[in-house]
Amino acid sequence: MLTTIEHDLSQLFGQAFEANDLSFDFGATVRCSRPELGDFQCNGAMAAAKQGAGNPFVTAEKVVAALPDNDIIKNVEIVRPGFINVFLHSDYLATKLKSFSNDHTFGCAEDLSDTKVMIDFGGPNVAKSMHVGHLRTAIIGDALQRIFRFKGYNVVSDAHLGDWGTQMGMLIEGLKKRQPDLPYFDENYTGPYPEESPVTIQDLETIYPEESGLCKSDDAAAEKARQATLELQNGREGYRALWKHFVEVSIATLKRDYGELGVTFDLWKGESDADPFIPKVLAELEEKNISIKDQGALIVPFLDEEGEKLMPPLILRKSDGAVMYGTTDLATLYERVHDDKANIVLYVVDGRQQQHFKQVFAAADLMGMEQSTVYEHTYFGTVNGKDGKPFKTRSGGVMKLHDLIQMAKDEARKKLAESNFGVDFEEAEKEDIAHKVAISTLKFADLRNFRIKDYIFDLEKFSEFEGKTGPYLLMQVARIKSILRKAADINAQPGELLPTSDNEKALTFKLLEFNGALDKTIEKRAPHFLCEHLYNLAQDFSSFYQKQHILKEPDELKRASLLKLSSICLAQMEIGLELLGIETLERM
RNA sequence: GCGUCCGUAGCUCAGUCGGAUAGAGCAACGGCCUUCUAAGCCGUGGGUCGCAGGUUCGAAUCCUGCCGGACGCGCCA
Repeated sequence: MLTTIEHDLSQLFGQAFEANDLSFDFGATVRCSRPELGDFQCNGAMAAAKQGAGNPFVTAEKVVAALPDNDIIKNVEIVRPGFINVFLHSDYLATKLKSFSNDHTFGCAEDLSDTKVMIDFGGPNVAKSMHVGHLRTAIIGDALQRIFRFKGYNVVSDAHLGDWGTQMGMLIEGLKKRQPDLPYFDENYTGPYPEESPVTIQDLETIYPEESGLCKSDDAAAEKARQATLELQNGREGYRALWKHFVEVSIATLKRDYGELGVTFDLWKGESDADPFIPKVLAELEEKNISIKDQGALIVPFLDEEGEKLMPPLILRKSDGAVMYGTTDLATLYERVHDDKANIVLYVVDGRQQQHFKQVFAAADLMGMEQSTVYEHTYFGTVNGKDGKPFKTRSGGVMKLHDLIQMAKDEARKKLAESNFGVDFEEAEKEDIAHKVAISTLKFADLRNFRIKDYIFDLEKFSEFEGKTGPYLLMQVARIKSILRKAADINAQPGELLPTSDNEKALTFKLLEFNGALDKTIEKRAPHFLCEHLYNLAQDFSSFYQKQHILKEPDELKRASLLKLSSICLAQMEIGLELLGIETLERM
């Protein structure tokens, strides 16, 4: 991994602090909050004063005097009460940028293959096609898996389907009512069962909401669904065979929906895959006196030293004997820790389930499961409509993901038609553009907000295509590509970077901040830091090329340098967008 | 009642392991296309950082209390 300017400067200042018998850590140096005052700033003298080092201005003078010889710093200024402002050599900047741009990961990648990161995308449910509620987990989870992988981690993503809960019993009972003669329901039938699924995804999508609604109002129906769920979990053959069809039919549809979004998984496991681990986990919990029987259910209580309840218990087995999603989650975690040997497990799941994960993790801690594994709930907020309530269709129903993408595409087509640039494009290219623009609209609008906060989904606004949007970023990429194509037409190639001029300074600094933005994104598991960086980068490129006409630059060496800077910017934009799961375009 | 999260410009949001004059986008206003894609760039106006205390040379950021909002709270997921 290449070192950043911040790192290099922090080292120099750290040594200077140490030479004054102060902590190396005071050397931390960052970009100047006010660029007119300097390129970088070190505030360590003031931090040291806080800890009794005396007058910060005096400390700053001593530190500056103790700076090791180097070819990075041109000069420094000390400002009261103790800011140290640093100015850099312009050829150092160019050299630094050159070394980063020569690396295909922009100097970000490290060998972290020993660290296994499992990312759980908070399971789409069997029998339900994807709707807007699945948008965030897919978009954020996918961005995180791309980013962690790029950094060098050993990443395994899992769809973790919701395929083992009460909704399965509802589907079984629902189908039994409609087609009671199917062999799956005959307890005397010995098989084999038909290979062809008795239901389509449309059937499941009809049955599920009807049964779910029924179970809310009809206790007898709910009881039957619970019973069917228990029998399924206990291994009743006909139900298992039928369940397999439900899952296969659903996965086929989910793969289509995720494919449209450009989201992939390494594993298509589900809650049911935790089933073999449940007996072992339950036995261990019992052995260690962690679980108890309470009101007919098997639970894990959470109490403090005084015996006060810290939070509601985790229910392992309902009084009817069936397991719940807390049980499968705990068993899945057990598998990930013991069998998969994961070092980090991230659950990219809605923030409304914070308590649930606290319970599961607390139970795991009581078991002593964690060992060296870090597990955390990487939660996110709700997608709301303009009214501030969870996003719905105009008629108040659930917005399907497929329909949402179509709507975004319609907006993209409209905009494309309005611009007079793409009039002569082939129909197929127009469609490709519409699709990629639509996906960039949806993904960037989601990712640009800090994940833990709710955000207001306003497709009309996102589709304005002005300002901080995905399409704007695609546009900048297309522009740079266009310039490079035109340069090639007149036989002008990118060449050596010359020392950074004033007009290139902001762009160069921004390009060198990529690593920091990526690391921050990983540290906080929050892609909006990368979004922010890419947007600022695009803006800085716009400013740069507005002020300086690249192709008309008469000095060939200078022009080659400008083209080089442009191509580096392009490369970083494309890498960054790919990490967000956004595909770029040649022209638009 | 208990718990978690949030409150920053008219609107949508960044910034929160304390740092200099709190930033973007949209909306408003004013410039810039015979010139590399104007889905753009440059500029102007707009803020008691929910409120009140406290810690500090320095607080949107840390601590306490309050107000307002969202969400969750044993047999759904």
